[in-house]
Amino acid sequence: MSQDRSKSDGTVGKALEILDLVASFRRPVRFSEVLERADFPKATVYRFIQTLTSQGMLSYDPDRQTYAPGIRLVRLAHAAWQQSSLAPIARPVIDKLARDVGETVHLAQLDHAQVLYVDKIVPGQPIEMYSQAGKVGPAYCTGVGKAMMAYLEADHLAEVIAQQSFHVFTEHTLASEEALRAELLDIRSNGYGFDREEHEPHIICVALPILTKRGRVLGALSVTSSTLRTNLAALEVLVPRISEAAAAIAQDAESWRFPDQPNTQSANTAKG
Amino acid sequence: MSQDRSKSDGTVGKALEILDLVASFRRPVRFSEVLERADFPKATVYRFIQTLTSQGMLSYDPDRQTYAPGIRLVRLAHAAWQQSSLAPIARPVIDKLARDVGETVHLAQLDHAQVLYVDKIVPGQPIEMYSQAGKVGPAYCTGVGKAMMAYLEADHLAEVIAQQSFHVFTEHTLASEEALRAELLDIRSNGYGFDREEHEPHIICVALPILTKRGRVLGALSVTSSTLRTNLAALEVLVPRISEAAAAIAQDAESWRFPDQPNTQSANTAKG
DNA sequence: TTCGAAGTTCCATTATTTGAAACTTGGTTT
DNA sequence: AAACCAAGTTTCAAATAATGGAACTTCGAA
Repeated sequence: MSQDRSKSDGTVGKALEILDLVASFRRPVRFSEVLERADFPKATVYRFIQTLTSQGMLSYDPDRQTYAPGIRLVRLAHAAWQQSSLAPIARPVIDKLARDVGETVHLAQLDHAQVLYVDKIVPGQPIEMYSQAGKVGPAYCTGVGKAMMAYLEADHLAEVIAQQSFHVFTEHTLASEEALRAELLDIRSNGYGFDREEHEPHIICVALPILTKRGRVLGALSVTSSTLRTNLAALEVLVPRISEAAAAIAQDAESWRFPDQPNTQSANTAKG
Repeated sequence: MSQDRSKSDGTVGKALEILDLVASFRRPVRFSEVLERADFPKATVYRFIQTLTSQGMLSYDPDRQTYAPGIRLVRLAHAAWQQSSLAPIARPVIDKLARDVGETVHLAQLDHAQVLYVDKIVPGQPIEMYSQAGKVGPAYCTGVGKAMMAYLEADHLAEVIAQQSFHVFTEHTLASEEALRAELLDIRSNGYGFDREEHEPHIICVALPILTKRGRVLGALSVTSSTLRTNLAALEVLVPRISEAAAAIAQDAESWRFPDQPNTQSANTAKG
């Protein structure tokens, strides 16, 4: 599990597996710690780490002899975020939505079987992106995750479901594929879904998918709150407004074309 | 030029070269466009793009048949940004500095031969990270770039200089290695450097390196303004305050240990 | 000085990548 | 509607690069 990604992607897949592994520690790590967790022999792990470091995908701290994800990733993510036809376009829409409803708004996409938050707006709070965007969460027990899954085509959904852990976080967590599939049908028929404290106690949300005209899932939008302050019925009232925002984002995302910048050189390493 | 990175890094290096290439277009691209620019034969480029896409390092838009940097990068960059011992630690310091001096503050690191901005604070403006952090610029004609280069050890400096383009942006741009080296000596003896409209007209800045106790370059800090509003002498007055901030960041970065989180599972693909 | 753990290198074997060419697909012209 | 063309995809033997067991080097601790 979690090997699935690299199974058939040769050397590159294996190298990226090591990269993910380093990132998964959430702190700088020594070579031996990586080795311990990796499925490859010493020399192989060593060579991958060397390569990744020389490539700037990992950074090495010589004082502490530790590796961490490298800053080249920050540059690449900048490109990813800007070019993802969702996040930059959605920004003004969700900003308005957050101010409008006075609650936290999340924008998420599916990264394989996980929910990846690509933007988050807390009304009245300055935006702190890197500390928020990039976070991942489980798909089967979050509003955005379920909203997206509800609109996937059968075989893609099967893949995603197969990778869910169904770890029980709270007494409301959907703990089985059957429970989840039933919920997804429900969401699909309503057009929106809830998180009923399934991931964290007191945290509830309404979530809607962002769909293209053809029905492809682009992402999901949610309004999050707490049972200490409000309830599901009150959140449900916001659905039309969220739906409008989701439609606006989908519309913009689909019609968006990158301004045909004459070209592109100089974005890479200095050219000459 | 720009090949240097992958020269000896085998398959993984080549794949990452393709990834960089796609990112360098700054817009979603078709396979044929990538092929045109790549140094590899059709089948090879094709296979790399397939692999990268299946890995989530690239995303594919089936409607438009285009590739763009994938969201997996956003997740990885999140880890990179949080773990880089600089950016998250520096945030409160530069935030205070920006408010204190009332001008824009940049925090940058070296990504190979380029300057990579990892944070930016504009006083009185909400923070919009992904749209700012991740941007790259030339090292030889920016304040932060020169400040960092001034403190590199000889051979590393030689490598970095060899990759500068010395493109002339303005009439003040340092256009040769000699001019640059002279300037670097100057900066090193002063402890700080300027950008004298070398990159963009009217844009000036003072920049200081962020150094470990042992003298290793962690990054650089700059206060940027415009000749329409102020001048170099006025910026120079801020040096002590910037210096203090740089010292504080270096101090925090060096003493910082990741809170020994018991462990780390579940950061990767769902664990089960 | 000895010991052991962590990190690094070696190199014959093995598996993967390579890329020219052939093929398929989908759209456009005659 | 047939022929054409460009873009994308697959194939397969040869060439190349990855593999990993084992030996070697550091470096800090006993």
